[in-house]
Amino acid sequence: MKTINDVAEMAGVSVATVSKVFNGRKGVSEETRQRVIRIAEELDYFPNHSASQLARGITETIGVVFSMLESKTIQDEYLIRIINGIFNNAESLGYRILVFTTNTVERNNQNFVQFCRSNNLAGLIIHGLDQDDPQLDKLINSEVPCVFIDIDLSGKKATNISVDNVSACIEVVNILSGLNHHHIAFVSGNLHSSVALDRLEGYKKGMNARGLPLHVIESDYSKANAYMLSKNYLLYHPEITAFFCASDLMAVGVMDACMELGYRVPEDISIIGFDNLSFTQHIKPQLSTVAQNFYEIGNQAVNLLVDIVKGKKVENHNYVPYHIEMRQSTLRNHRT
Amino acid sequence: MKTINDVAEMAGVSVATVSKVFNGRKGVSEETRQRVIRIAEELDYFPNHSASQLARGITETIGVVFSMLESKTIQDEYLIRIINGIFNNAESLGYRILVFTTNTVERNNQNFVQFCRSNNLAGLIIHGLDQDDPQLDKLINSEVPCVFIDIDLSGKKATNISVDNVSACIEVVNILSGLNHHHIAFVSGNLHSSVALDRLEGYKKGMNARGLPLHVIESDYSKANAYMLSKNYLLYHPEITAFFCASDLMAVGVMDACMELGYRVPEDISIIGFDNLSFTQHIKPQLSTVAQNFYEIGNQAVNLLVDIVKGKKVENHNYVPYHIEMRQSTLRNHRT
DNA sequence: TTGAAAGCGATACCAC
DNA sequence: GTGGTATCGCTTTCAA
Repeated sequence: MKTINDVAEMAGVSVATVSKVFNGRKGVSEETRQRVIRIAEELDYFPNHSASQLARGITETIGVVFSMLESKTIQDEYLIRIINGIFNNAESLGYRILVFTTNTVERNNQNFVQFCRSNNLAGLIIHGLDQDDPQLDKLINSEVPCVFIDIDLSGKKATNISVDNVSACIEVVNILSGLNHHHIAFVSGNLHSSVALDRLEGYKKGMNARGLPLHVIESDYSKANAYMLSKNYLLYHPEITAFFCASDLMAVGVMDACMELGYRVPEDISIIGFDNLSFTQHIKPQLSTVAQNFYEIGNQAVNLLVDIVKGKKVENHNYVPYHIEMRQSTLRNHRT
Repeated sequence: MKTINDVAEMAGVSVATVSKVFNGRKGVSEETRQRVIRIAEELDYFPNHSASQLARGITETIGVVFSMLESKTIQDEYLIRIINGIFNNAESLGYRILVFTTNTVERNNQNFVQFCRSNNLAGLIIHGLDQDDPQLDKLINSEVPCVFIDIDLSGKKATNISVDNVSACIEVVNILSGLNHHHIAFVSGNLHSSVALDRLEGYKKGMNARGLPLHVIESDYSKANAYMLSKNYLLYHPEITAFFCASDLMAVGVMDACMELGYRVPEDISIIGFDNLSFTQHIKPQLSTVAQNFYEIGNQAVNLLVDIVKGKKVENHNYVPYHIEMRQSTLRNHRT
């Protein structure tokens, strides 16, 4: 394992010069530059990351905290798509990615702030924690740059990013309403997260704006509960002609429920989900859904974080575009 | 930002002592231990990771290389499940996870070996690279500990882990054959990876062992191609009563093809997939499939890597259990 | 049990 | 342009 000293010695220059070369600093003649580079190559030398990090005090490592990773049964593809977005952008900006869960932090009896410092992180991207997690309080009041994904929190060095859930849901209601649906039921996720709340709010706003009656079914993102609750609701509310579900998974449950009660989808009942997970294209009928651009969320999260790190001012809320993917599970309503 | 010096000073001891306390070394009186800990807490001190890494030369960071992350369109949930497994185990063993793609390495004009060194990595877990990637050659002959997932490579400090694809496929054939299927077609993935090759081999072995005729359809893991190729094959080979697909996604394509040709699944034709992605439970009929335990693969990969790091001898091939999930897409054959 | 001091490898200021 | 050197924060050896 060669060090900067070896290179300096071999090249007949000082370590200072070698350092300059490797950091693209000027003040080195082209001739010595070339020589240093050649020698370094010969010696198979590469700078030691820890050392340089220590020396300059700053760092180009981003910590990514995904609370979901604690569970042993993640199945959600969207996480990998967010990571994918984070990763690609971070890489092109020259940042490295260190992955954590809240466990990592807690097991060291640290809080996020301490953790960040002791790991020399430039900042944090956080996903999946509850809005009211006490951990987050200290964080948003600290000097640690951080970006929340799908968590409605911000602070002087903290901001958040997500799809504009409210708008998306209003738009869905409008579309459904435009398809002559008046009794549109909304199947919500569990209402602990801002995301679930926002979607419900969007639905309500949309319905109210059109003077349509509210049908809210409070579920919990699970297929099983969406199935049961919607089935039950439908039994007592045969006037429902459309279900708008806060997740694709629940939409499948609802679809099962409808079919089991003898309704045809989409002829009798329309269904629309949220997320556009890839399986929505594999089921029959193919599910209409709100397409979140998870990749873009991850991608932008990095941009925001880097902006914060560099002292730029960023918005308190940041939205990534969505689009509504109309597929086979929605149709114009003909019931009266 | 407090340092070890601040703590030492405040506690009236030397930095050496503080260091010992924080590293659980003995040779410190219980009294001073307590005092140091108390002071550290008061000062909100936590050791600087870079510094300690530099000082001791070694590291407890594992590099995870997922070539897939380069693409912008990952949708596969299995990746996150592998990461999940890696992550949870790494965390409980006190390792950190740094994520990379081959891009990261190349953009620095480095090879894996250099990269590992300059980042002070304990070792590498690698997934998704082609068997014959020239990068890997240097790696398996180096001193860098590494574990390959689904790549059939090993070396003095390198090993691999996967499901036993050959056995799994033989077993599937046996099951299908036991259900009175004799004309079983196999839809392969593209045959560049050892995984695809192994699955094909298992199919062939299984069929040969029972004296059954081979029906191989060489596809590429995509739904579209599986659909087209199987449809075409079925047109000319109406004797086929079962399709065994090397991935769940292809199985969906095949299912579409069958239905479009007027066959019922599973009454006329049985279909079985591979991977047990979660959507297989949402389609109708629910897809029978070989369930890979992705979480366990990631989990074991870490165990293996740590064993290698610690100098323990490990097997050249390591297998994680699979099981065959029989659902609605398979049935006993009654055609003659 | 404690601590002085020599690193670990790289950076950056400042003098030449 | 070049290089000497203090410094970053921590570990570890060895003497006291």
